Amino acid sequence: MGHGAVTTTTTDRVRLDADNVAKVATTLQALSTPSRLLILARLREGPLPATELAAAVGMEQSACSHQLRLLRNLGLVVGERRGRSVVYALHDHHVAELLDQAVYHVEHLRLGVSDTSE
Amino acid sequence: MGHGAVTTTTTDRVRLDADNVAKVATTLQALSTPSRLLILARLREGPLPATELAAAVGMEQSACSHQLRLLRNLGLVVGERRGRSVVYALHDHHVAELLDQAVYHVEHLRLGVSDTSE
DNA sequence: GGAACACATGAAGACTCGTTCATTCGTTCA
DNA sequence: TGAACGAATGAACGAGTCTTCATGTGTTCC
Repeated sequence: MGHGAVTTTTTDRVRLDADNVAKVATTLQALSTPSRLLILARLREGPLPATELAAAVGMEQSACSHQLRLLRNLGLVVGERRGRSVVYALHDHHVAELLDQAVYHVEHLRLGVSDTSE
Repeated sequence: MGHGAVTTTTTDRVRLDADNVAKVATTLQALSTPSRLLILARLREGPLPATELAAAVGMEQSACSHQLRLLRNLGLVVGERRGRSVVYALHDHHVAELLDQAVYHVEHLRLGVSDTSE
């Protein structure tokens, strides 16, 4: 599919057009909930069957399966059938790095979040 | 303040504990919507008064202000009063890099998902 | 075949979120 | 002071999300 116009600004840093912004937002939304974040963080340490994964992150099987389907549809994780189990894993290193970078920068953002004036 | 269970070990891999997972999720949630993503992307190119910012991203003044407050409470942006205007800007380079990394990896993620006819 | 296990799916509920509308607060200038 | 501009706030509605419950699909072993 043709991406078409990509704004060539003075700097080639962030290229967020109306086309990309929805995609980026949708993908980042997959990392914006504790349950999915824990799932991805666990899978980052290595592949795991769905049941063990659910137990590892402290979720019910059904709830975990729902989130797994969401992550699968976004292309973040893949599931391969091994007997009666389905072993899940991160799709590629980009997912792992996206996780790392996000966690790293967020951790270093711990500044003045405490703003009691609301 | 320092309730830091966040310990980067010898490896460069950042771990997700139960403590910081909520914080990471909350912060990433600020990047998971097109409106806020556009706001941050615009601010990344330089500071901007609230009204101009709202116009630049095609939002109403009120809606933009609401999101601005959210981003401010998270420590992602700062607003400084200049006369009758309030000039907004990214808080620091970590926000900019978080944006860059997120966009970069997300862009490279979707490439492997669609079929080979690209 | 039937039972047991592993996972997926659908529906319903409570909950959160983002926007709009109307109003208020703060600042500048005549 | 009063008018005009810029920005923030609160309430409320519609929409989306995550979980739980119950059920369905697929696989292995007896």
